[in-house]
Amino acid sequence: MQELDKTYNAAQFEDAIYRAWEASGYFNPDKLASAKEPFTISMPPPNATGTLHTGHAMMLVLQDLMIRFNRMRGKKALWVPGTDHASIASQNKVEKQLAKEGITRHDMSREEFIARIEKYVEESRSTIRNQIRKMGSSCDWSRERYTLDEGLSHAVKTIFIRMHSDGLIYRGNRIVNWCPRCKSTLADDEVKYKEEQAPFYYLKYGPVIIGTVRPETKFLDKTIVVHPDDPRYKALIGQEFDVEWIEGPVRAHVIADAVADMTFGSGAMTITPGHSFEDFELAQKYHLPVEKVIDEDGNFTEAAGSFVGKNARENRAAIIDVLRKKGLVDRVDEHYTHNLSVCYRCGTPVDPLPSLQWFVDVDKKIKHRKDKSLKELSLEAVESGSITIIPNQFEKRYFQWMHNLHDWCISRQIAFGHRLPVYYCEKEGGGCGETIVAHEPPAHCPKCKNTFLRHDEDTLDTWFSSALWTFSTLGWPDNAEEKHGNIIKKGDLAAFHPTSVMETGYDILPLWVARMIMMSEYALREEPFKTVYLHGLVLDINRKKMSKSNEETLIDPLDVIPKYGADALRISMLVGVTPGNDLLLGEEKIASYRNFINKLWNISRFILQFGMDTSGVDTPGRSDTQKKKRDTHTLADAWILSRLARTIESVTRALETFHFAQAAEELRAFTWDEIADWYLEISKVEKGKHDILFSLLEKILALWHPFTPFVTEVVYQHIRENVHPKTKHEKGEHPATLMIHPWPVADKKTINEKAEKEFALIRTLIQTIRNARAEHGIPPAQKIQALIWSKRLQPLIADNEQIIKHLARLDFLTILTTEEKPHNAVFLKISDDIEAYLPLGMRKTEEERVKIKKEIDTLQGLLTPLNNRLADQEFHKGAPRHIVEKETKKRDEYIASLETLEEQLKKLI
RNA sequence: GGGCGGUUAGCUCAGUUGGUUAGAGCGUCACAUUGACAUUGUGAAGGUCAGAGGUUCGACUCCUCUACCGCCCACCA
Repeated sequence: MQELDKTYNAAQFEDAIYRAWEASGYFNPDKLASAKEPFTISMPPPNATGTLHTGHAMMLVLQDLMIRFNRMRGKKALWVPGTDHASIASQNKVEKQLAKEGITRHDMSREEFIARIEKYVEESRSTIRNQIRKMGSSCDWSRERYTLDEGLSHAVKTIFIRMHSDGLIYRGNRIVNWCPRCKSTLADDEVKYKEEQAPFYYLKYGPVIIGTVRPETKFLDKTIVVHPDDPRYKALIGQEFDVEWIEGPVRAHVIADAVADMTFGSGAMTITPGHSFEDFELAQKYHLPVEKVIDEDGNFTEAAGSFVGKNARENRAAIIDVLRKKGLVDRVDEHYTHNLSVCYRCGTPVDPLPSLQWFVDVDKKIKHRKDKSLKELSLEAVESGSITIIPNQFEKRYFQWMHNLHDWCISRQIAFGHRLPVYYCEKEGGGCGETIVAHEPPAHCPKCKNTFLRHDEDTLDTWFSSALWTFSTLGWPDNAEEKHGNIIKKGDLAAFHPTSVMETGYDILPLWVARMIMMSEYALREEPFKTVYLHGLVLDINRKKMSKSNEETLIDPLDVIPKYGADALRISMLVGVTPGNDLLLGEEKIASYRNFINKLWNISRFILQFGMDTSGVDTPGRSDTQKKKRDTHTLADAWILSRLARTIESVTRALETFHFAQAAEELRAFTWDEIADWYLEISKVEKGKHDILFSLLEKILALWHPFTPFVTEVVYQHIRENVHPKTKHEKGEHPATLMIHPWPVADKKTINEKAEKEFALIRTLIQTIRNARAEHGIPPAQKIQALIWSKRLQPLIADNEQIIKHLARLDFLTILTTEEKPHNAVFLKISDDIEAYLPLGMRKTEEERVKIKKEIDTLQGLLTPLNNRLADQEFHKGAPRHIVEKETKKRDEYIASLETLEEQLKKLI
């Protein structure tokens, strides 16, 4: 039999173990023959841009934990992996590459550019696949998807066409957030705000003074808005007059609306419908024309007269110069701070401008959904409890976000992505102006038969395709058809949708999670998942978001795994982490869990050494009759089996209820503090525990497997190879991989409260003696004597004498049978019925006295308030009986202890 | 401006419906090389649970206010 190395070397095993898992086929639930109930997770597809970071590692760990746990519990566990084409992000990366080569995308055709991006994305995808494997992720690679693959593209077109025909997708002229660098629209939540200090100009506009940071947008302002109740301007309302302005006089008129804030600036403002969201809404309300002053490149249009073609932002000062020369600048506040809108990708200031774009209408009533809108359906899914969000404070955030939701602008002026399935029969080409929405390019216009049709150049917002992720990956739309007003699912879609859990970062709750809910409610009339579990961000030890710019605190999973092992990284992302809270990750933490992995390894090694014993005293492979010879369990056996049952119960419950950190912590405590520190030590003196040890090992390997799949599998395979007789494999008792080993079930019969209490006494006794030894400076190698007194528990002490002697390092242990207690000994109060005496000589008498006095003081300090409480009639009236009894009992114990201590103090004099 | 959350040991965090002397990991200190493990063992020190008030027989836990910190949303011409 091969021996295990002294320390666990993760790098030596991990890749081979993963290959074996993959080869076993059990990542695919179709192979889990006996499993019935599904458990599904759609992996949030990482952007196909480069490499995985700690945030990805976090999601992989949590999801794999759930998947492995549920697979071992006999569920049909499916984890669908995939990647997202991430249109803007991918295009930006490639544009940066091009810039290095000194070219831009305009130096090549659209097709060439896309081919270039596809090449980049394909490389990234293969890198990412490998990295997902490195983490030990047990996802079903046979079902891997990509947002741009054929099936998903088909799903995207299908839902676009259906939503369009239901009137949920429309084309409209709206103000959009425009990034002049990305040359694309941005969704509301793709716009970020940055505080900026900029001059605030007060300009004379006819009879009023208006304020602005952006004078370059003001060329066409011709409407003054004042508050209807503002006494300063009442007389002006409704009037029209000529105003001297940037490019000569303009015809202005005055309207009254409550949006004007009387307390801000002069209380009067002009509006710029083409370049401000609020002004656009006002313009709609009063039917004012919307004109464009700044174009898609950030340059002035012809509306800016002599400034045409110049960059708007750069010419702000020039415009102010013009106004100043005309004496129209009243004053300038140089220290004005405001929030500048910038593109979330590139940081370029965003220009709001009017544009013809495609939108999803979130308020339109849907006939086949009982006249409810996407917004209403999405709110209902969470309100009704069909979807639970963990932690639940995020439900409030979800509601808030949903209530404020505006129509979703889904068209992007990006080359890379899902092209809109929209064709125009353009008048310029001799057509009729018809807009055709169809799967395939139509041969001719259905209306005028014109054959010259233009395919819309735009692509869809990348979140549009990922919003379909849970069901498009399972074969929608082919796997669903509508019959008599109901959706009939088949295949994977029927077997695995709605998915069980959506596990993702809280930062994309609105961007992604909310949109998946909308789309699934629309397409399948059901929720996409039952539970949303949100993890936090991974921060470095200085609470900064991990990024390549902070080299020294950056944790790269791919550096950490070869060094500490994937298992160590996995637990350090689980322990001490609660949903919705950010995780602070430093290398130290990972190292400490590497130590734990090694501990688990050595526990296994210790237990398995008996299996290698050629005399075969108690190897698990021995016959049943031989095993029966040792059937009298000691207190320690009863205790550890009781603790095992309880641990199985509570770890299982914790995992079921998403308390992952708690589950890991309890398991760690049981493994290290109870098995390793106590039971293994005891097994060195109480012989013949091999069966129990071995069965304990098998149980904890299984329990640990979802957390630390690699090390547990290595040990399991070792056992399978070397310990189990081959016949058992054939009977299927020991599956080929721990991955499909049944999850341990607690044997309730072994729960033994009495044993736990009694063992706790033995443990306290040993610890108290150890403590006293340390206080008296007795080196561990030196054995000492102890006298133990007890009135009722003498048999308990006697039964466990060997353990006590060994663990407390005693050479003599005397059990006192009389009331006669020794003088001149260190006194230790263990419990109300156990006392220990260590004859360590009289050197420390004074110290002993001080120590006992301190104990007396502590007890007195506890006793006084307790006595007061028990004397209070209100307490007896108000508190439940068991509390009163408990407190009374506690007081009696304190008093008894005090008496003993005082008696002991007298003896020292 | 609107909303959400946090403040518990040196650090990072648990603390389940109010009920033993408030816990863990890491770190710190002392001792130890005993054949599973120094990636270790044993032991110790360390907290007026942010502050004030209230409810209660009893508050880390429930309520109010204050202070500080963080986040989300909206965004002012």
